[in-house]
Formats: sequence, C-alpha cells, structure tokens
Amino acid sequence: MPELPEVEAVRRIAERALRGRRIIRAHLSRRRLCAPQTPEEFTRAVAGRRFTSSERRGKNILLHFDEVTLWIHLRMTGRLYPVAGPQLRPASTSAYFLLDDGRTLVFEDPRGLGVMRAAKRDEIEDRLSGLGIDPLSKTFTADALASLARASRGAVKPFLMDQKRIAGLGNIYAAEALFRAGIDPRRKAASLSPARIGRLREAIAQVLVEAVGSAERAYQKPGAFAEGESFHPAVYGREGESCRRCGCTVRRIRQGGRSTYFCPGCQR
DNA sequence: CTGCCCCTGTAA
DNA sequence: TTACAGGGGCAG
Repeated sequence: MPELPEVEAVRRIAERALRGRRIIRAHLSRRRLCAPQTPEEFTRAVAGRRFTSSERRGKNILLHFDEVTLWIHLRMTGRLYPVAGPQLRPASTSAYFLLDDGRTLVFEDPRGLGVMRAAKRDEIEDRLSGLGIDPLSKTFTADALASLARASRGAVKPFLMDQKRIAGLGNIYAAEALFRAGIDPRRKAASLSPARIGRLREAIAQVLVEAVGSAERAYQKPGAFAEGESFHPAVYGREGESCRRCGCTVRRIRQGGRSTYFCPGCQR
C-alpha cells in the first residue's frame, strides 16, 4: 500500500507521537520482521532510548534515537501508528513500542513483508546508500531526470519505479504521473524528448505533493487507515472504465510482472 | 530487463 | 479455486 506519499505521512505522524518521548520497551511477535537480527537483540537495542529526529529516504523511514536508529520499511501492507494505550493495539500487531507518555506505537502488517532493524546510524546509512534521488528534493530537476533516463534502456514505467534511480515512486504514482504527463508507459525512457522529460518531472512532483496531503488527512481520521480516501487515481485500478479526460477505455498491461494502467488516448 | 520468491487477505 | 495486491531481493 505505501508509496512515498503514504510513507511521508506515516513519518510525520510518528514524528509527532515520538517528539520528546522515550521508548520504555518494545515487543516483537514476528521474528522475520527484524531478521537477521533476533527479536531479543532488537528489543534490547531500542529499550530506554530517547527519540531525537526522523527522516524519510524514498519509501524508508528512519527514526533516530540516542545511540540507535530504527529503520522501517512498510513494504506492501505495513502500518505504523500511535494508539492511546497498550490495550488498544489490534490482534494483527506484529510489533509495538511502549512510550513514556503511556501511548503505544503500533506496527501492524498482515502480509508480514515489512522489515525493521535497530542499528547504528552509519550502518543504516550504508544500507540505503544505493537509493536514487528523492523526487521531492530540490535536486530532482529536469536535467537530473534527463540524465537518468538517457542511461536507461527499458520502458519508462519500470524505469520510474526503480528505487536505485528515483526513490519513492511505486506502481500507483508512476502510472498517475505518466498519465498527467501524457506519456505512454511502454515508451523507452531514453527516447523521451526534453519537453516530455520536463513535463514528466513536473507531473511526478505534482502528483506526489498532492498525495502526501491526502494520505495525511486519511490517516489522521480516527479509526481509518483507509487508503486513497481523498486521492482519486485517473488510471490506476480503472481498467475498462472510461478516461475522465478523453473518454477512451483505460487499459491494463503487464510490465515487470506488475499491472500498468494507462489511457491509450491521452498517453502516447 | 523478466520471473520467481517472500506472506496473507480479498475478490472474481 | 485462481488471480491479484500499492513492496523488494534474488537469479538468470
């Protein structure tokens, strides 16, 4: 579920819950979550730590504490959110952190693909050093996108989802950005004209900023971790429906083992 | 690049 | 029952 906008919203919410706080203790009920670290090593590493700051790198969340950094990747179905007390965490919780103000930070993950690790900041930084440009950063310029595109050989949609080039775009927002830029997802990234690269860069930034806002609003609603509550995709998940802009039927194809949705009328 | 894997839930 | 799901790592 989470791409950059959802991850950024989760980070902001976690930051607010953790500011000025200390972790009393942690509990993990799914060993794989922190592998190869053992749950014992993990919980010992974070117990008693005081929160200092947080950051996001692509779809990764880094929570810095004195002496230790907590790295979290939500993958497909991970959820991280604070609840008022320990008794309020749901049965599907795979980890939780008791805070010194009585609240609990819950990590829920029905599919169990999410990952977490507690380690020194440098070690975490090393692991993330291969990530590409964050599309919300100032360095994500048309020139930067152009040089990345020139170096690629494949279709633009899988190109946009490659975290080593651009960090944070996933299946939904890659498709939505291409729709806004009017680009066929099957086109070779290297074949895009400078004008189209410029439009694509703009579309990416625009769709992500919009979606961060929606995600934050959706997550803040009590009880609802409902996704896409306010963000309405133009093409994603709309196979067979008509394009709201040109009326053509939205198509679904496969690229890199995943569904790509696009409008054959608007995207060329 | 593609295909397969990880794991569980949900819808057709 | 099968296909698919917004993640990524791996081998080929």
